[in-house]
Formats: sequence, structure tokens, C-alpha cells
Amino acid sequence: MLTIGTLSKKTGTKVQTIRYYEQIGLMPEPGRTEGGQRRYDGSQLDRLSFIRHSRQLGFSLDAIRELLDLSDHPNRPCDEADAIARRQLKRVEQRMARLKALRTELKRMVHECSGGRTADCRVLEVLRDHSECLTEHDEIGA
Amino acid sequence: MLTIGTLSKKTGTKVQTIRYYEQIGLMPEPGRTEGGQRRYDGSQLDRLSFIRHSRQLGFSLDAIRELLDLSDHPNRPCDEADAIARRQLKRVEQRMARLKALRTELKRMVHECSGGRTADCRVLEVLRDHSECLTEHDEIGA
DNA sequence: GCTTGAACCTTCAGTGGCTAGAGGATGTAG
DNA sequence: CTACATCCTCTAGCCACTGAAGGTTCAAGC
Repeated sequence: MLTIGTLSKKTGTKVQTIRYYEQIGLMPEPGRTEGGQRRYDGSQLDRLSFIRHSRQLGFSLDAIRELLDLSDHPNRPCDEADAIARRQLKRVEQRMARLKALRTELKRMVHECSGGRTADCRVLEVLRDHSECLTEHDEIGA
Repeated sequence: MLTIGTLSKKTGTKVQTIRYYEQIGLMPEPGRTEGGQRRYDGSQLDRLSFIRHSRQLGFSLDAIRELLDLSDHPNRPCDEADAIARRQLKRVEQRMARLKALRTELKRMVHECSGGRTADCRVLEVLRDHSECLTEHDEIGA
């Protein structure tokens, strides 16, 4: 029988986050002591590890919900899990492409600033005038 | 004299977002018509473009506030703007490194899934057991 | 058995950066 | 002068947590 604190340490998830996962139905309601404290077992530890690991890989909580559901039904075809992972991969690749463009632009800004007064600062100049950009970049909401 | 809608179109910022920027003090309070509608001039268009462009480059609104402040005081040394850009560049590079590890892992998951039942699905298996991962990855909070 | 104090409980509010919607007022073209 | 696109304010919601207030429970040590 594990306390929430133990679960927290074992998975690297904050206590509040575990309670939050329970609140939104991602974690099941655990058993309680007479005094009302949560007590977990091994299967709940596994489930939280799954969630945590999926989050580290960038899956949204909604995607994780689906993945957990699939994981709970071993006889269903796994195309769906595969599709979710593929979507995530695609998103990661898009983000990388955007970050690459961004990095180019920032590098250019930093290299051109020679350390005078702000009036001559290339950093600010580039930010003022998008037309100076060599790349398309669109980080907002990435 | 530009309406908020015109400003919105010219900068690619949603009308509500412009009002939000005003609310948090990033954009100045514009003039109003007798009826109470906002009217902008060219300098406000420039300011919004600056903000928008900075957001696209991944700067936080707080960082943008600093940059705008620097931009408003042309006689100060520009080390600070330079430092902000450098910090941002560092962050972008860190994010890219993380995404790279993530992509590797996702690719491996997807490639190894041969499309059977969820019981045998490599995607789910990898998510269940972090020790199968070949890379360190930590997307949370990225 | 009793005391201490770390860990637990609930509830609420806040983060960043918007975005959506309700319900009503204004501005402008025909 | 009418139609209706655009504007206004205000409130609430999004994601995925995180922190804090104020109170309770549990386990170890005496």
C-alpha cells in the first residue's frame, strides 16, 4: 500500500498533479484509509508511470486517455495507438522545423549586434522589421 | 486612423488579442471615437508589429516588454537587448535538443509497431516501460 | 498512551497567452 | 434611413498544472 507521497517520488510526479489526474478522471479513485488518505497499489503505480512517460514524450492528456484506453483492451487492433504516435511524431517534426528557422534568425540577430547604443541595435531593428527576416517562422502556439 | 479590425488584418493578430495586449499594458490605450471605438495610428501599428514579430520568434510577453522598453530609449547601451536575444537563442537550442531525442524515440516506436493487437503493440509497450528508451527525453515544461 | 511533526486532506486561485461567446452599441455604404 | 458588419464590455474557458491557506491524520519515538 503506497501513499500519494511515495507514488510521487517513484514517478517524479508532484502530489498535486496526481490528485489533478484523479480529478480529471485520468487516474482512478484509489482506496482510502479510515482517516481519508489515499492508498495506492502496484497497478496504479504502473498507470501513473505510463502517463508520466507519455507526457515526457509530449502526448497531450487527451491522447494519453486514448492510449490508456487502448492499453486496457489487449484484443483490439493497435492501428489506433500507432496512429496517435504517428500524429505526435509529425507534430514534433513540425515544431523542429519551426525552431530551426527561429534559431537561424536569432543567431543572425545576435551576431550582428556589435554592442553600441540601442539606437543602432540590430536585435531591435530585426524585431521592428519582419521584412528583414531570411526565413519564415511562426512560433506562436507551437 | 485605423480601426482595430484593420490593425488586426495588417499584423495578423486577432482583435481580442490586441485588446488583451492593451489590458496587460503591452499596447497603449488608443484614442477613441465619440461612440467609444478604438482608433490607432501608425506608431501603434509599428508597436504591434514589433510585438507580433517577437512572439513569432518565441519571446515571452515579459521579454517583449523589456525589449519594447529598450526600443523606447534609444540612447541606452544595447547589451540588454543582446542578452535577451542570447537567452532566447539558448532556450531555442535546448528545446531543439529535447525534440530531437523525442523524435528518435517516437520514430523507433512507430517503426517497431507491426500492426497486430494492442497486447503486442510496441508503442504501448514503450510507453509502459521507460527503461526501453534509448534516449533521455523530457518534454514536460519544454 | 501521548506528543510531535511530516505528510496528508480539501478548496480556491493563479500561471501564460490567448480565445470564444453573450448581448448590446456604433459606424458606414447604399 | 436602414441594414449589417464591425465594434464594445464582460465573463468564462482552454491546457496542464502549481501554490497556498487552513485544517486533519498517521507513524515514530518516548
